[in-house]
Amino acid sequence: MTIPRNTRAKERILEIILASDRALSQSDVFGQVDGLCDRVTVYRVLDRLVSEKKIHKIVNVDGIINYAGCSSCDTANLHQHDHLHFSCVRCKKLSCLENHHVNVTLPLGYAVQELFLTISGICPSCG
Amino acid sequence: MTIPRNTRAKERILEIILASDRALSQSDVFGQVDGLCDRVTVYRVLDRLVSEKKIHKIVNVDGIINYAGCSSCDTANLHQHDHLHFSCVRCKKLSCLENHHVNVTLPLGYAVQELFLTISGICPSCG
DNA sequence: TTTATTAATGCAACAAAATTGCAATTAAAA
DNA sequence: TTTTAATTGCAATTTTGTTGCATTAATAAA
Repeated sequence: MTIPRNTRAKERILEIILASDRALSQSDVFGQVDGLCDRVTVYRVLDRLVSEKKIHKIVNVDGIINYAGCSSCDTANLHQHDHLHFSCVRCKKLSCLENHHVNVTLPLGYAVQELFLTISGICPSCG
Repeated sequence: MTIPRNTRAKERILEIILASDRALSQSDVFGQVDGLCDRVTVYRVLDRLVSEKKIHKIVNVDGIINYAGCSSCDTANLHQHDHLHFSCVRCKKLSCLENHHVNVTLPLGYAVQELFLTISGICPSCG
């Protein structure tokens, strides 16, 4: 167990993610840090922010991992991810639909751990 | 618009996927073609089979894209994917829960194209 | 404030995953 | 059988992600 530190890179990366209206990939984030830190550092900081539950991962429909700070998560200490995500095929925006939770009931014998729910299509801005 | 052809590689790869009880990644498939064709050909054939709607893509929780031919799809000419997928964290099996369809209603303005619904956890065989 | 501890970083090297161009091959129509 | 162009193999390249290690710097303790 290590004691986390607040570094310039970490603060900036969290800022970038929280300021964005969409989920960002590692390369999106790296494009925005503007030379503040190395590519590798972005990977490591993102991992750390996830394990500190400041942000969460969303796997997009193309398999690329994106990161977002949900408003429902960062205010409360509760960290919930059982909401839908929407991936626009036109503008490529990946966003959280935090009000849209999904109730799933599985057959007997399945133990649920995490939900990955993403819908692709055309978002309101592009439609 | 190109006219598709049936090649040995394509037939074999479709066979492999249909014979499997779980969704397979590109490298899973390549491991099974046993030198019949090149690695690159596997990528291209998988893409073609998807666009011909013979198989469908499932993004696993780790971001790795898997391919499966659902029994509900390959018999009918209707190609539906609005069912759940289950990804076992123990045996790594990714399977279709074809009887478990999900009804999602999105806010006005969203046009749904595809659903990517995967739940991770422990499957009955491992639980 | 200064010092000590160790978390975090940069860099280079590596590994894995996926894509592209192009000449050669081959399925299928004519 | 001949012709057409879809498909393939191979090499090269790009993209994505990881690892080791010496250096830097955040934070607690003196």
